[in-house]
Amino acid sequence: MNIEIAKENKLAELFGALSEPNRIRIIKILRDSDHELNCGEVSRLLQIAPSTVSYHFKALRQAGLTKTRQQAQTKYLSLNMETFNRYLPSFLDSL
Amino acid sequence: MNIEIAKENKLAELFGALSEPNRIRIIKILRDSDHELNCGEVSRLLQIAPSTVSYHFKALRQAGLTKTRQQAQTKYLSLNMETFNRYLPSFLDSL
DNA sequence: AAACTATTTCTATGAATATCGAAATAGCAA
DNA sequence: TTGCTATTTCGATATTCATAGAAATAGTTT
Repeated sequence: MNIEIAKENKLAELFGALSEPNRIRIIKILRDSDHELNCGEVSRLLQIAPSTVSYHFKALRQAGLTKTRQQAQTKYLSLNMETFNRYLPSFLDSL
Repeated sequence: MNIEIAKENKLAELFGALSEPNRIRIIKILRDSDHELNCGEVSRLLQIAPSTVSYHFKALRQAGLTKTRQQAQTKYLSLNMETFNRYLPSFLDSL
């Protein structure tokens, strides 16, 4: 019954980041893949424009759900497990 | 890696319904409360207009997260545990 | 330096959201 | 039936979102 404004706002932010099917797919691919993902690969896999993928990457990153490693011009995405463990434990299993 | 369009769309819909702080609060209050909630009570608790609460109730209901029981003019909201168990197991514990 | 590759930002657009107050709907009670 | 109470719908508005193409940014390779 007691209200924790900060936590509820953070959860709402996380769910907002997860409220788009392609972003769910990105998370799922990251969970199942044996390699990191870059923008171009996701663009080809999901058949959407690179600029749209970049937009989704940004949304996931800003919410704290993913991390980025840069190698040359390419940016590789991976899951930020701290966030999942802290706010959405066991969510990845139910995907 | 294999894509399940229907499931991902459903999850995105559920997360959309949970992407608003006041709706998270409604779910949380329902989880912790010993009684069902109606529109007026939530309006007073969260300090938002009854019409806005009604809008949020509808969003939660349409996503399948809650159920409604009507008694006279009053509609009582409760959690739809089937949906939580099926798509978001253990989510309520992490709230 | 010039050409190439990968990503991001910008611009534009159409769709969806959150909000409130007012009006409508519907049941209850005197 | 008239008034009271609870909720929903409607109308209006301001904001945010998802999308793509074009332009900009930045690293690579020759």
